Amino acid sequence: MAVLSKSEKTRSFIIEKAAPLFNKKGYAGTSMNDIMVATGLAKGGIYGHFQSKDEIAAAAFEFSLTKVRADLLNTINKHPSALGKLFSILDFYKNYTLKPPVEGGCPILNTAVDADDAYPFLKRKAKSALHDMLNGLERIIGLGITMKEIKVSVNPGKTAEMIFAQIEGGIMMAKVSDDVGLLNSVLENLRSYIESHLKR
Amino acid sequence: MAVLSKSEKTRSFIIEKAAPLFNKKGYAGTSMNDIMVATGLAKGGIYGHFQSKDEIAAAAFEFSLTKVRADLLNTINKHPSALGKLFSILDFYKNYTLKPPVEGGCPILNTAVDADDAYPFLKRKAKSALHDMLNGLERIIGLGITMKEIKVSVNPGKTAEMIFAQIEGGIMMAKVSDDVGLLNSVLENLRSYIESHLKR
DNA sequence: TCAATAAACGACCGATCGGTCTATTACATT
DNA sequence: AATGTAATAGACCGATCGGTCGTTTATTGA
Repeated sequence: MAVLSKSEKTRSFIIEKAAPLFNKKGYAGTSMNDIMVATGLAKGGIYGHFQSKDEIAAAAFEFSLTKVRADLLNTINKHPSALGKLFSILDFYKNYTLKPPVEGGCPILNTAVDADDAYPFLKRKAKSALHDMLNGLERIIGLGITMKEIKVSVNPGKTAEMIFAQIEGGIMMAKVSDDVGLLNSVLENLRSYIESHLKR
Repeated sequence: MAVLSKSEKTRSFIIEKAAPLFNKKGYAGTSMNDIMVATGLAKGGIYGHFQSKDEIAAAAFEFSLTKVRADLLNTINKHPSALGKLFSILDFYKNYTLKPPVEGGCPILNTAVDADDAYPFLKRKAKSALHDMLNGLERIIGLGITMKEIKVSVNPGKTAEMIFAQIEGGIMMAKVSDDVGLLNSVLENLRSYIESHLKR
């Protein structure tokens, strides 16, 4: 068990409270006052742990990303087979918008859209997170081919892009429509696609 | 030719200049000063045509949407067959992030993500635009079934959702990565999916 | 040409923005 | 319990926020 100093605990606490704010309202839409209210701390108590709003936003994104990834990996790792892993990913995102690991939805999607024309330091992080995600998916599909679960004719990279694009698009549609059915329907479609076109 | 009063012309001019700002930087990230600079007008000159920033943002979204839709419909309408229409949609989005009809990318995607947790009046518009889009796609696929170009086993609604989710996810990935190849690769994949699984 | 009207300017408003700094409080160590 | 240090409070800063309004400048019609 890591022993955290009071300062480290407070810092983590601030990040934890700020993360859903940035994920919901974006960088420009989240004010220091919002963070003060969410944490119950005064300005000095926050700026004692961070140099700037940028630093908080960056840490908040990392926090959100880590949380989502941990939950996702936890699900994936329960399944040894590649197809099992793929289906567990679809399961993970089922009803995602109703109770996401971090309020506001997918931090990659949100940050990508929020930051890509205005906040390079966040855009870089979102880009890197996206590519980690795509690489992870690609490796699972590659594993499936190696393990003879998936057809050799399948292109792991392109298929990973296809799957992730569809999931993120589904999340966006479900959120803006307040209709998780739009996401679930996309996931169902993906499931049968995997079943009938990837599976060997 | 519609005769526009000076006032109407100025109003349109402001919307036209504000649209790419909101599409790139979002609602909170776009200030009245940004709009003043972009239009060359002073504050009073702008507020003479709009009651509030909200009203400008709403008009800007409508403008962006209309522009994208007009370009898209123009492309679609050149093709009488359903499959021709579908392929022309993929063509339309090819290299989309390099030169979108309105700077900043897809207004539906951007507004959906920007507005869904904070600006209900924009969220409603994005939701409605999304459903128009999905309905349009669905009708094209339905037409393809009627015209015996597309398999009767295809579900038009679900397929429309699948296609649009993939396109929007592809746009997000391409933008945040500064790599239009990510979008094009998704579109290529969609093309061969249509070719081999929708086509009768 | 000149008055009537429409449009645009820009100083100004109170509120809020991100950020600083000193005084105070809480905590740890002996 | 006393003392040194770490952490927090909150008043304050200049800049910027969205928005107002009296004044000035263009435009229009007679």
